Amino acid sequence: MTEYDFEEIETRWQARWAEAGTFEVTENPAHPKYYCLEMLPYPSGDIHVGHVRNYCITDVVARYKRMRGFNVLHPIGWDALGMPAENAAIQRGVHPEKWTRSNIAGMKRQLQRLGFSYPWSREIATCDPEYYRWNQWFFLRMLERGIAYRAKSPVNWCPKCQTVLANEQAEGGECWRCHSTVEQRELEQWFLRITAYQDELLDDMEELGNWPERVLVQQRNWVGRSTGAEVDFPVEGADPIRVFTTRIDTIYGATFMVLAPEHPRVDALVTGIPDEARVREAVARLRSQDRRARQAGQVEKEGVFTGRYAKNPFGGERIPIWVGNFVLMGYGTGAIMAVPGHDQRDFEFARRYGLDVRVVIQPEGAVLDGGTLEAAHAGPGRTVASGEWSGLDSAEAIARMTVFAESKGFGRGTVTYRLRDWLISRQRYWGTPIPVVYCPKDGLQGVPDEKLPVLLPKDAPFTGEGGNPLENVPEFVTAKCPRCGGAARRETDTMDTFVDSSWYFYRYLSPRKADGPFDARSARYWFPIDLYVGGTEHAILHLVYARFWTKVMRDLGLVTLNEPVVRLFPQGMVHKDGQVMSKSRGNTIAPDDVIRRYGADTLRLYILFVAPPEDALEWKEEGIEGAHKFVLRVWRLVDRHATDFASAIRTPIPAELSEPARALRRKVHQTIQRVTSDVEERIHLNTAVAALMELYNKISEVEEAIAEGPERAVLREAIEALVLLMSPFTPHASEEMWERIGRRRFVVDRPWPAADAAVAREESVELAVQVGGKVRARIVVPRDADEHVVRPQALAAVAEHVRGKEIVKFVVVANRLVSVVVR
RNA sequence: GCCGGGGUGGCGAAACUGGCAGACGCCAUGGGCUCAAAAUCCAUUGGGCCGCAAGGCCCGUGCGGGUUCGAAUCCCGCCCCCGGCACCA
Repeated sequence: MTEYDFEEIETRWQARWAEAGTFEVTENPAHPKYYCLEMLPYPSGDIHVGHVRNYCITDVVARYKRMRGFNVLHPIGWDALGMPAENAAIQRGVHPEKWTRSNIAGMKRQLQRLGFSYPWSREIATCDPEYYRWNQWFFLRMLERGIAYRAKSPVNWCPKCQTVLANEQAEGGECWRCHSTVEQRELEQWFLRITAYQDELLDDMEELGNWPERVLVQQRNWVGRSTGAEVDFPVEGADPIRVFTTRIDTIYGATFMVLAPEHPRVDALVTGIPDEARVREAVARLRSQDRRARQAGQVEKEGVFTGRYAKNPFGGERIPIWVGNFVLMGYGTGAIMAVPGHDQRDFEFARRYGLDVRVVIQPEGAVLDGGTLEAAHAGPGRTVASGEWSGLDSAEAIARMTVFAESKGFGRGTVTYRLRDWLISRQRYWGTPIPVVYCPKDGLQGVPDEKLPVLLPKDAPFTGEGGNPLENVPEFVTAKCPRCGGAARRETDTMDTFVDSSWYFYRYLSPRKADGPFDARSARYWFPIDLYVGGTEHAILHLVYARFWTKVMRDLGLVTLNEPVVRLFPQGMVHKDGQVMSKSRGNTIAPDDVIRRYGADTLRLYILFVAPPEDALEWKEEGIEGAHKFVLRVWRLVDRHATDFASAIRTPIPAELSEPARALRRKVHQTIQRVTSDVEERIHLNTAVAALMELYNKISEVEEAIAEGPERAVLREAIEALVLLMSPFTPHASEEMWERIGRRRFVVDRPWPAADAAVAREESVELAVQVGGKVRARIVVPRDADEHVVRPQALAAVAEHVRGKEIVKFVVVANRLVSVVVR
């Protein structure tokens, strides 16, 4: 027997594919295209089995589509800017670029060893100046259009590290690196106006029919569109205060008003009231409460009466104005009308401070009373005690009262969103420099296109203290004003790395293009992306940013698409010891060891077989032997027939076949159907692998019976089909086996086997016969036999169970079962 | 609290639109080959019971109800797990 030397076989075929440029593609209008994309990895140091899983899924689909005649683009690159590289510089004195490049080299070797079908000539790294110059170019276009802007905003600031931190880097209110308590600071920062697209981000979801609903739901919540009304409440002795409410129908139940402690009117309102000092102190205390805890509702509701009163614009009633910690300045208008009878938060606040609770909405079939209410009734009902608006259904009341407020000029229907503009400033070295300079004379100036890229200086002091290293590189900071030519200061903020990943999939189309971010004609050919596979954890951030970016590109006239991705497939995460596998958790498993012991084909097969691709997967190696044994078994099967198949001429399949030969052909064509639909429709690669195993089992069952004589052609058909069907999963072994049975040319260039539906169809079927819902017998009948044929046979088979009983009903489910109902 | 997804053998999992629950694989047990072991091949493998045997019976998809000739699948009410969002007015 020829030994299965996977190491030798795999590296040899990898070299042959590379030599032949097998996976290099160009636009070819003669073939339908398929853009198969995976989320590019951050070069943290090692490919781990979480990456492997992601890339195995796309590789199987890419190879399958290729065999189906598609021109397949399946590229890879590196999300190469970001904090870990800079931290390595701080902690170990390695330059971020050096660290990153060496990680990329190592991870690239790992990916190549797995045999993924990448066109390596299209590889990109976002830390390459020829990549990030286009980040800068996009930024300038956005600056011109007012999409990019500078504004003050409260941000997480670490006093020890002297830098702004992203939210996820300040978890629990502590700096992730030095564990100092993070402060809230008002700082001037760069933003992208994603809120200009908030409605489109929601409405264009109609084009995303092939995205999982749960991702769309998450995005919908993230945008958080909420329809309601703004209402101005007149204030005694001051200008009116505007509130936002989704429930204007409850306005007669408003017994007080609450302002956020940060509300700009608070200061003026409390000026001059009798116990001003005490109230100011209370407000200051509320303001200093931990913002995060306040937002999360983990702080008990607290407030203070301002001593001032407002007037309900509907009922005219006088209501006290409070300041409360549960009202947030970042949402709506930062002020609410409090309706304790119909809002749980207002209710809790009212009970604590003994404020009036009034019922103005009565639910169906109940009579609520404000004095005895134990919780707010937040649901719908009929308006009561609401003056001329009483007796209306909630929805109708909302509509009519909004119109009334508008007609009187004290309110209007409005929509609020939870989505905030995207803060892209980072006080970090290893990111894309924001291409602007500040001139004392001309102010903020964008760097002219022809001066791009604004390069990161090679050397900077990586001390981890004293803020952004770029600020301490005088040659970088010193700039010339593009307008007046005078001395100017260069912006030292760099961009959030989510910018890089928002459009990288366009760069793959023309990765070396020097006069633009990508080639528009290539984009017309390849876009939209047909399949995008990546971790569920990116359901919002990355995927919202990417959608936003494409819309901006469309408005810049660069593309004609609304949405870049037709089908999204979020693959389940790989866990280890109950936790998501990731470098930052330090629980990664690299594929190298498994490859050394079993080879890449076994690893690929195993990782796809062990669970459905969308499910979370706990990494264990217990079943890996099974996958390896399967490859070995097929290897030996091929080995037994290789010489013969390679030398003998191909004989046609005889017209008359024995039952075992017919059964095998049936199985072959059923397997083709099954694997095709599992890969194509549901991407259920685990059941596709199971089907391949079943086919092998069937072949080995009848192998001896048909190994000699003319029926050998059936065996040959079966083995060839098996090798071809396996090839997206175990490409190297398949190439090798294909060659050994005397077939020329790459398996990857072969057409996918075609299923013959007539052959696949069963000739006769076994039906279960139920009596009273229990299976009592089995009968064999011709396929699609109707009741005429089935009934006598079925009744004979269950004679002792129906004897002496009346047959009430006789159900035949074709090719499945028979159900006899007796009395 | 709200929104998603899910609970099926010792384990990973199958079961397309209500139609034979447990495909496929792991583990385990028994057997063949071997001086022996590894590898490999064959058989058994949800639980319980009856039978010398061929074979047969009962129970079983988180829990409790329901619809149906028939429910892992549909409906109602619970319990638990995972993911996301969260004083969002």
